Amino acid sequence: MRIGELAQRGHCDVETVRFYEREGLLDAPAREGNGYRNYSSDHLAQLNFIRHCRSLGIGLPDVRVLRSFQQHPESACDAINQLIDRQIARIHHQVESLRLLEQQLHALRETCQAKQTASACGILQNLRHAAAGEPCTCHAEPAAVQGQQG
Amino acid sequence: MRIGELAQRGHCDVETVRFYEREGLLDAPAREGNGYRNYSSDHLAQLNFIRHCRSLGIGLPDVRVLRSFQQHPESACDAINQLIDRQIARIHHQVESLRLLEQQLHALRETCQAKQTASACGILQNLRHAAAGEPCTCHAEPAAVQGQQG
DNA sequence: TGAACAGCCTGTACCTGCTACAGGGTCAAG
DNA sequence: CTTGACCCTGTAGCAGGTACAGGCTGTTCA
Repeated sequence: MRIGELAQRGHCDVETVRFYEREGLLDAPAREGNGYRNYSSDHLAQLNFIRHCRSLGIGLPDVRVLRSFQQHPESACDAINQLIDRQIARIHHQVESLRLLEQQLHALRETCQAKQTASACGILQNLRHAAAGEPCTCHAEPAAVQGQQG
Repeated sequence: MRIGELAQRGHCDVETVRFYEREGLLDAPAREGNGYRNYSSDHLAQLNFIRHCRSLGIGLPDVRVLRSFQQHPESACDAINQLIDRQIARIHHQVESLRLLEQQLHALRETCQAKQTASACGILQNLRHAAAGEPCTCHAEPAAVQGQQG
């Protein structure tokens, strides 16, 4: 199959396929007489593998590592487990940070409910105060965040 | 004050300050006779404002928008609220995606508990199956994810 | 015969939000 | 007179693609 079909079946962009080839993640395919790339079903499996890893947030260097494990089936899987564990820790940390961020944004948002002028807007006031080094609603202690509304 | 002091007081890198100036987020300061940048306390407030917004995950274009609101205090704050609401929605979506991702990684991780060879490793098997279009543990339905362990 | 159009090619620039140099100037202390 | 801290401009790099420019190929329709 040609690159367009591969991309479609792999649910990604043609440019992305070429990018993966350049990055050495996807084996370079045979070429037709006119120079067009000609892919086999194995290439589709490779692409699906990459996309699946990417959908799990695994970075390209780690995808490369996992591919190399596939090519050496006799090697110990210990490193695979560690790779996934690192990934889990990373994602967990991101989730925690973003949850905190969401709380902060909600606290900030609640300081302005009505339509008014920018100068009276609690959101801008908060941001201004924070810039001046004064305490702000959004970065208050979690307990204070809860009770900030009165 | 000079750029080093400003950066230190704003808890960021000297390069970052210059970057903000290039991007038009921070007003260009006066220059000393030798060409060194000379900042006022207003610049520090500007920098703090930017850093505070950034700590809330607000992108540079939106920081620019917020700054322009500060410069036009008579304008309606409606757009500010919408900006923050969009930000909340974006972060919320990210949190949800990452939580799902974390679940998927845990499900994947539980398919391999022991040290074995890569070919027998449940994690790699899962990834291979997914690449072949077969169902995988990690992207199973949430209910199935819970009960996958037995 | 030819014109339009989809699809492919290579190569390079762009995106975010910085970070990290290279290569050079300034200024105070020892 | 040298060392070292600080500053300057300009450019390249990171991840993971995305988006062209400029050109070739191959089919279809008139």
